[in-house]
Amino acid sequence: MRPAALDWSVENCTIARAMAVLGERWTLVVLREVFNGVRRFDDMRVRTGIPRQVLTSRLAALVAQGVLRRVPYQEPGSRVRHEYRLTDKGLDLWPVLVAVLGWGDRYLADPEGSPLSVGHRGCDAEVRVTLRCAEGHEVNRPRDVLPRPGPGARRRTD
Amino acid sequence: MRPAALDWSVENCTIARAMAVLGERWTLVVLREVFNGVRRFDDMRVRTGIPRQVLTSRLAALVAQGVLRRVPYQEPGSRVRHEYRLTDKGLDLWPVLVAVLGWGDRYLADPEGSPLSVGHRGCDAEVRVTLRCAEGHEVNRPRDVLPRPGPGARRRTD
DNA sequence: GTTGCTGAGTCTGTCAATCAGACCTAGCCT
DNA sequence: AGGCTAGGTCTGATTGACAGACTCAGCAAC
Repeated sequence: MRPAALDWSVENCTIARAMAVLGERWTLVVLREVFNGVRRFDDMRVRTGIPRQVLTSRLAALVAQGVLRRVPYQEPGSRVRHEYRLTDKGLDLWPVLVAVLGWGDRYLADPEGSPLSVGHRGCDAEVRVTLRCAEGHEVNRPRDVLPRPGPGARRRTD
Repeated sequence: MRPAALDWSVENCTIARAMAVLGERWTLVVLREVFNGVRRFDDMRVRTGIPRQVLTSRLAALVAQGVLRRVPYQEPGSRVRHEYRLTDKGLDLWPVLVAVLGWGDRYLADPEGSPLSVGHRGCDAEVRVTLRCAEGHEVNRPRDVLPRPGPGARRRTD
């Protein structure tokens, strides 16, 4: 029983391309910090425990990718420094982060529960990731999710 | 202006724990394959281009984490071999994968679009990740998503 | 002028992981 | 016996992560 997917190329796969940006232990941890309002180098470093060199390298990569931008700030009595803020491209990673949080909460949390919650501005209710289809149905079971070739799909040539 | 998050520990953070499992370039690519029905070692290897040793190591880690399980199969004329199937824990990573796909499609796809689409069983409409709150509102803007300490949150001690 | 401070890096040496390429194993077949 | 093939393992080179130390550059105070 040969899976249909084998006939299709993964050369232009956007998951693989996204994971080339995100697929590393610390990147989403850095983004968690920025989403939480922690935007300065040393605050991030102390909070996350990431070695300086790795943090420098990650931040530079995220800036180069257009996920973060550097914004000058100056405390009284200090020189100009830079903090890191999300671009629109970066902000659009919220669903990824909430999805990872949901999975982590379900399978990896301590008995007292998650240390991080995400609320909805205005009503304050807990925000979660859901899967919905264009017809408006809520998709609750993984078995109702069916992968298929998309508009950019190409046949395999190897 | 000091972010409130600085007062809270990240020691038991479930995002960081999830990324300790997932936060590596190839893991989600492997999961993409399994979600697409490609479950055998050599098929995955050829499709993804992952070196054998890395693929072996990744698969073993995912089995150890309870995300995948090894299931024996036997083609006529061959010995028993194993393929890799998702556990419930693994199936629950669909929202993560669809979220990553959505971001990748938006920012990293070629002009002709995504090579992978996700349909809803029954109605066939495109499936997407959305953010919803417990009150039933759809949360469309990143600015309406507010992080806050969760039930397991602990004060910082350092 | 000097000295001290501190956030944000850079440097060095060690260790670990990735990678390419080659080799090995184990049931099946002839 | 040899051949096949899926699923590994091995070796050596390369690259990245990491710990710890060091550097730099504006500000302040003296």
